[in-house]
Amino acid sequence: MEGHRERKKVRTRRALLEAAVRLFGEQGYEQTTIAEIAAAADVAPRTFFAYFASKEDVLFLHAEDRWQVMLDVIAGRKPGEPLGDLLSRMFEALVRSLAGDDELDFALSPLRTRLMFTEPALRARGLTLMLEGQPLLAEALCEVYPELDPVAAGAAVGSFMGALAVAGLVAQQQGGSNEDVLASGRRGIEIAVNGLSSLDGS
Amino acid sequence: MEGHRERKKVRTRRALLEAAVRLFGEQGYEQTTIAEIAAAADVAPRTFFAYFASKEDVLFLHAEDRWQVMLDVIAGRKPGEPLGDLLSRMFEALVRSLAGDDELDFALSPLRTRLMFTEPALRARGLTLMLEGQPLLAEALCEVYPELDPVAAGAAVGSFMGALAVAGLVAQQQGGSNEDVLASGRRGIEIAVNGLSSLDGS
DNA sequence: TGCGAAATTGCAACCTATGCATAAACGCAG
DNA sequence: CTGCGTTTATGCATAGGTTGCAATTTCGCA
Repeated sequence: MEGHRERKKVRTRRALLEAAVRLFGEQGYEQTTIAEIAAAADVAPRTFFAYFASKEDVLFLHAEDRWQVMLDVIAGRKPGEPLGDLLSRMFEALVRSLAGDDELDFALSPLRTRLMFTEPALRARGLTLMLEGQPLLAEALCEVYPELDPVAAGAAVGSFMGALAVAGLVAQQQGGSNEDVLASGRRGIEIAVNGLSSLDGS
Repeated sequence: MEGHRERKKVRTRRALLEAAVRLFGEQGYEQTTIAEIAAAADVAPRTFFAYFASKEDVLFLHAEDRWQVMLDVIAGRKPGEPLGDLLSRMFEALVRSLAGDDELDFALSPLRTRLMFTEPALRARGLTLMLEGQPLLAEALCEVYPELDPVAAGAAVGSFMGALAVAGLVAQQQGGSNEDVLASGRRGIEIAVNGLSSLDGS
């Protein structure tokens, strides 16, 4: 990791990232071209693709890390811990990990969230990442809950994430603050855990 | 709707659709270019965009119809019908509507499903449509279940759709047939309705 | 038959993305 | 400190999706 070479790579990556984040925030995602980002980072346009596979990738750098955080929580299931408790813990760990990033990542997160609500391309990408990670969580669940078959585990993960996402989405569409969205996500989780039938008599 | 002009438009649209479906099936989605589709339909490449906003759009023609089917079921809630029953009916109505299309649409549906599992661009588009429709369902649910607030309705819809989708996805990844995927989707629904906590003691 | 609207088309341009070859930068051994 | 091999950066060319604009054709209707 030391060596002039490695440090320069890190610096270039960061320069591209900072330039992209700044320009996306200033003038929007679609309006910002790869050429502009490269110019702002003082590299050739072609070089951008040596660091990021696509324009969208800039905003979804740490997706795998997020999944890893969740996988770790699942792997650390406490003996006899109910599924709902484990998944709630998983969500809280995810929120914590989002808040614990360094400054640049920290700036990235709200920007990404904001752009995902407005830029179709980014929403699509985010959804894809979200879907593709869920079978991994399901597999991990099967490991620690031997009584679960893969389909049931998938349903559990999907129900959990879906409730979380759409509850948050609705809250956001109603003009809620970030805290409102978060709180709504928690409510969604609760509903998924208790089951939709629990909504009937309330 | 009569008139030479209108009939020709319909015929051209259909020619483009048939050409696209055939070529997508024969040589894959990415490998098929707009130019090829237009050539097969005997129109200029530029004309393609007079009928479809994008290449992906060819495969997602009736998305709004599907949502309408589901909205209709929700609007027709039977007095006192539990939420879970209603949503299950909604799912079955959706499956029926997919099977009840004319031949071309009928050919479209399995192709779209297959391609959505292999072509990232199409998966992304399908997910976007799926997400965007869910607040509509949630809103409709609020109408017929006055005790539901918007966030709870969103959570219900998200939990339902998420469980359905991921259970089906897992089944598909395990090499299941279309019937297996469908059956797994139903199981996912059941799990969402009963709640994740119901999975603990089973 | 001829006018006006709508559809089709060709053309140019922009952007993302990729492959390939070359040049530059770098670390290391001699 | 100097040359060598490897990485890294870059330039060039190209493919393909998408849009805007203007010209042209087609069609309905008076």
